Amino acid sequence: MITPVENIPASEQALIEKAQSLAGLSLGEIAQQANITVPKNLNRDKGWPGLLLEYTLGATAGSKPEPDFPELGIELKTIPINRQGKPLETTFVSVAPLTGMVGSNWQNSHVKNKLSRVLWVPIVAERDIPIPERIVATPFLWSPSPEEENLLACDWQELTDMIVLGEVENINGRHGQVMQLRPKAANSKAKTDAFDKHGRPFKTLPRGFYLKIPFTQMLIAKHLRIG
DNA sequence: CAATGATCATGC
DNA sequence: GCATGATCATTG
Repeated sequence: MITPVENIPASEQALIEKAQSLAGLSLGEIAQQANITVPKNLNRDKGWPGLLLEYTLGATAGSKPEPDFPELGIELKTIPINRQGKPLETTFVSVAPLTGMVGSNWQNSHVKNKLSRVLWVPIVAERDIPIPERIVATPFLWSPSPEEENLLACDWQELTDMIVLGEVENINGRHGQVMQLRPKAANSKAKTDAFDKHGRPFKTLPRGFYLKIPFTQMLIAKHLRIG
């Protein structure tokens, strides 16, 4: 497995330069330099690309509830894309609290905090490309523009309102313009506390906020280098 | 064939 | 169970 090491970037500039120096490299090359074995498939190693990049860029590995680069306030996210730069998957943001949100708002939400500064590392990762041959595209640092934040805040409010009204089980992946609420659990038997529409507590599947593909696709398009 | 709902590994 | 890292795979 992948374990942390002490090559923590000293500055935002150093981090970005290090990340961009990886552009064009394959996961196999990066893994080799790190002395890490590449899995044959990701069935049982779904988080492997993320962990590899965390390790390579000097992020703090593990399950700490902090940004990947605490000193810099930057979150690292790898995102699989096709050769045209379109994301192949939605992007997990954070688990959705289903209780105790009285008084919570967009400004103090985990979602806003998580997405305040993100170092995106796109990886050309079409399914027919073997893992070691998948190529890192151009990493870029992003913070939401006012327009982007408005979209996120709107969706956060809509989904949070439904949760507060006890309608969490009526929420599906179609809700939200750019951000959706979907299961986030080990399996469908996992349960967490929530409230129904009568205000009665009950157990339900844990959910997470995910960025929809058109949204992340737009971010990548905005940062495309033409050359 | 894209998207929604389900799932996998790890640490504490 | 929850928080970290995500992708799988069935379905509409």
